[in-house]
Amino acid sequence: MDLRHLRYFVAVAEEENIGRAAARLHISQPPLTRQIQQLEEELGVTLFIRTPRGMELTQAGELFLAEARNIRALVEQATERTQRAGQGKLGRLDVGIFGSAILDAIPKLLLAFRNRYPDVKVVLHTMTKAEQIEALRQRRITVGFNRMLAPLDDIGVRQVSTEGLLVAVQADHPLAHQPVVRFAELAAHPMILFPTGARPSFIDKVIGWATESGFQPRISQEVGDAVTGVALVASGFGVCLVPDSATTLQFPGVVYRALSDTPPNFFVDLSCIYRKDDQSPLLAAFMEAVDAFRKGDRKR
Amino acid sequence: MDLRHLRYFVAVAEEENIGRAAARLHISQPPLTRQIQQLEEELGVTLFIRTPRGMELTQAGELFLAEARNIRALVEQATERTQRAGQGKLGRLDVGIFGSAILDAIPKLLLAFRNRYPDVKVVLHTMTKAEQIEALRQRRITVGFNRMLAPLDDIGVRQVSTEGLLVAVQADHPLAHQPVVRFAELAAHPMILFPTGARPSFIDKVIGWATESGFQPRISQEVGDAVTGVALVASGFGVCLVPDSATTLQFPGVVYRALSDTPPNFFVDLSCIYRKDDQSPLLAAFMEAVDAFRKGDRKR
DNA sequence: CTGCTTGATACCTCCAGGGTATGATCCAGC
DNA sequence: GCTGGATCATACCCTGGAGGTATCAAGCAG
Repeated sequence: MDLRHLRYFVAVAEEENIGRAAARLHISQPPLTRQIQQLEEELGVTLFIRTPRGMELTQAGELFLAEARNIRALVEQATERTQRAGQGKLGRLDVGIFGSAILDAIPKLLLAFRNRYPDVKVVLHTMTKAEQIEALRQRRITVGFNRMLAPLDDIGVRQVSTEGLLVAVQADHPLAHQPVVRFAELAAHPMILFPTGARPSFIDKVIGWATESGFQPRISQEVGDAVTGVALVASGFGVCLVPDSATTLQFPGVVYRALSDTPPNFFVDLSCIYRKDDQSPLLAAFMEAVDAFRKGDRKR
Repeated sequence: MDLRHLRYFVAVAEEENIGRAAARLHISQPPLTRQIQQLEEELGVTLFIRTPRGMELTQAGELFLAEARNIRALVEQATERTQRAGQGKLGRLDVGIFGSAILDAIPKLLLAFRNRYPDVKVVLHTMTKAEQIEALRQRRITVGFNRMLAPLDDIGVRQVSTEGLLVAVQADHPLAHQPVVRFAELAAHPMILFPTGARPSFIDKVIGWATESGFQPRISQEVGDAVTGVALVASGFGVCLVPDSATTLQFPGVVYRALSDTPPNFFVDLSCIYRKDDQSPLLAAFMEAVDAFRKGDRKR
């Protein structure tokens, strides 16, 4: 049995007349007669009662008509859904993010993407940089977001956004009384650094900037992410360099101050990583969204 | 697209290897490669990633696999159900019955039929003889049950059972004191006759028997069916000739008495009618059940 | 009885599905 | 580093079956 048989059968059942059905199917009458006979023979069931006025469905034929219509609709639906999946418009996208990534760019980006691809289910997984690479290789995620990413043999990197840096200080801290803080002034105060875990990371960047500015930072505490860092600032552990977007964290007793006299490259990138050999249309669609977002972000 | 494509696709997806899939399908590898390519081209979607180790499903392929399996299962189910319908094992059987037909034979017969064909939905419609014939012609019912049926050009008759007759009398009626009543004795008592409606009917049969026995029955009342007749007996309207099976109606104040000295052919038939040109397997199955029932009934 | 409708049959043609042989590529193992 | 054995892809041939035309058979209306 073939989908052709179903198509022909439905046509004959609807027209109740082989000749008209054949015309509708753009074939001649005899082959259609044969196909219906074949179908009946294969099923071993009489589907039509032949009358001098046309073809009339038997009870079994009625049932088969309902089934055939259903199957044909499902086939159509299957092709349509598969095509949409093939264009990256339908499916599931697993995304690796890091602890405090939810602060700025990523929610906006994901929102824009979900707007454009409403039928793609985006699933977020919080994981470290190393876990993300592992998960990418095992195909548990399709893209990962992180900072300080370098391309690998099998892993590509695409920059998403760039952020400037601020210093978070306690509201009654001496530095809080200045509208702008010179970077070198930070040498005098204990600093909270993040993230813990795989190096090199943001920590090394901060140490590098300090060295360039001629001082050795006094490290008061290493913490997992920016959120924890700002929380410790509130508790008086010290000051903490954070990306611009951290200002969305309004901790009581914490203020953010801009920096002057900063070293070159005094900013952090947010990038996303993906498997270089991943040809999936979903990834392509997502990367397109990333690029569109970055352009919009730059202009802003 | 063809069901063949789906079959091939599922095989390749499951084996993750064209060669093995081809072997499983009992074809050689190149045509299978071609069919998969055709399918991908027709859908416009890459379903597999070709690797040196075999075929790996894309995300769209995964989705299509689920759809394809579903469709294939439905096709199988459709053929199976249609075949069962073609054998009269699945479907709907509309049956016309008359008012008091539910007394004896019909429930037993329907029970036996539903036992043997559990997936046939039997729908009962109460209608008169004339309505049944009309409904048969309009295909609203497939069989009808009634008494005193004669075959027509397009309507066939099959006898279901034969019943003897009893007389229903009030418990304090003179005749109630005898164990057996002679038929001619009924001449002295007003009689309740049924059914009203199209003639000839049971009424004419009773009048015929009375004539043969040499008396003219005194008709006290004509009613619609045996149940009403027995109810009127309880109220003292007279006596009423009823089929054996009416004894299942245990009215307070009504007793049933056997008859002696009865005329020949002193019994009533229950028959069923059907369209002579109805080739439906359901009718055939039902008629088989009727014949089986009649045999069992005779032996009893 | 005849003409018009219906579906069924006979026979032909041609394309597409299946076969064999072979190529291109990649990886494992010596 | 090369070779053998996997993988899938390509080239080409052959045959069955889907579709075509012509015609038949049967029932019904006029």
